[in-house]
Amino acid sequence: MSSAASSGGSGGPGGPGGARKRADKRQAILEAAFTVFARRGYAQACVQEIAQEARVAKPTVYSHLNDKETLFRHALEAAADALAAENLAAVERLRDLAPDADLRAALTGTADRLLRICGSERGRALKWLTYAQVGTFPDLVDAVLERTGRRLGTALADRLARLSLAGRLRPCAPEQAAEHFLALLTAPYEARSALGTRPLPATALHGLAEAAVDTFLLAYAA
Amino acid sequence: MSSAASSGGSGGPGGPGGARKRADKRQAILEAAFTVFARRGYAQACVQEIAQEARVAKPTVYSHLNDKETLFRHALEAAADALAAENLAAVERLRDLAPDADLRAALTGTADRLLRICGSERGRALKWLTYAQVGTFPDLVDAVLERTGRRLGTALADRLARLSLAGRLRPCAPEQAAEHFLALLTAPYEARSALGTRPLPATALHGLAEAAVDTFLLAYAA
DNA sequence: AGCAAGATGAACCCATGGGTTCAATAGCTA
DNA sequence: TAGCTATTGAACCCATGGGTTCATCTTGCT
Repeated sequence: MSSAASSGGSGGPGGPGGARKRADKRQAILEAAFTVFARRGYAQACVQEIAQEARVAKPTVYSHLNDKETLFRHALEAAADALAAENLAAVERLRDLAPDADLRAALTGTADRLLRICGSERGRALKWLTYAQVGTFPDLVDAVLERTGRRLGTALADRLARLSLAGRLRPCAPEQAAEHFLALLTAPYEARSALGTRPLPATALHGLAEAAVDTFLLAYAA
Repeated sequence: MSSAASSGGSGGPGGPGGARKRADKRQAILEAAFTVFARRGYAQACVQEIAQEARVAKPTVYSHLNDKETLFRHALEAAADALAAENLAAVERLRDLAPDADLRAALTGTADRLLRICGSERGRALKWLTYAQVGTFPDLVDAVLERTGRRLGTALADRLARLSLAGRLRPCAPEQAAEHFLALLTAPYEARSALGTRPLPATALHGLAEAAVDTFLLAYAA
């Protein structure tokens, strides 16, 4: 199940099998890199271990990604893309809300999902790794934040603008409302979970989501 | 030339001068350690550079602190203590607020100070270093968070409880109010400043403080 | 003056790990 | 079958840096 049997039908017509397998390896290497970086941190992670994790030889790693730093950047950006997709999906649930639907319940549902993503294995690892290298690769912080932070903020602002226009929220600056919604949600989570080091039970997460929505609605409800 | 003239009045009566100088060196080492760790990160910082920064020989460093990890822990805890003192001072300004004083102005003043501390050289460095080692030294995260996070939260909760009792805020759970106040303040700062990598002008900081207080008062004013 | 405790710098030992080289091999294409 | 390309494993080079040792000062105390 490692890599040989992965591409399904062997030598499917229409595409060069060699290139396909090569792309698969690159993918495996990036995933393995993220796993190992998450486990050890940037400096402590050795390329050898990444190669093992990807079931690949060390020179193969260097043939795909030039050096450790490139490996790190690509691995983190890929992880950020995956997280961003999950975040956006959670926010999109606020689209097409029926006029008589329960706004509080909808917001709480979205909040709950965002919190779960934030506390997921990948979410925590990405945050740690990004913060950790903020001094050495400041531009990487920007790339990751663009994907996970800014995109999420504007998508949520879009939804809140519609809700405001529909009279379900008071007139407000949607960017700021989104910023405050996310703040009320994530900052208490960071504090309670000790930056993600201490796992919170699902009930605690739900409590945080409800508290955030409560306060948000006190400030922003119509 | 370096250390001989450091202790000010030479041989002040009442204390053993030797021990005093030794304590001074320890202090210098810890400060230098924080400076260098902040500059390079934990793994990239070498003890040699810390020794140079402290104007001390490498074996002297090891004679005071057993190894690099101990050095790191003590340096960070000292920095956290210093930050905690500043934070508490900012919150204490809410004590003894005159019954007819401008609550919004008082909260904004405190918010402004907290934001400045959070964005200070020391504040940013401490946050980066703590986050960076969250995987390797999880208990250190706890020690730092206890000093900067928890203490600040309860101190602010104390003040808000009094304000609530005095009828200036609506009845509420003070811990949660404090949590939300700090969330509205710091999370937007983190987002806007890209985790502290991009400096915000004082006017932007003030704007964040005012926005946070606005929303907070919408939800928590009497 | 003479002693004890630090402090010093330089050299040293050694583990880790990034990055490369190379000969051997597996797998696909023609 | 011939040939090309990607892969492999193992050994290798070399820089970095944690931690120690030691002989030599410096300094304060008596």
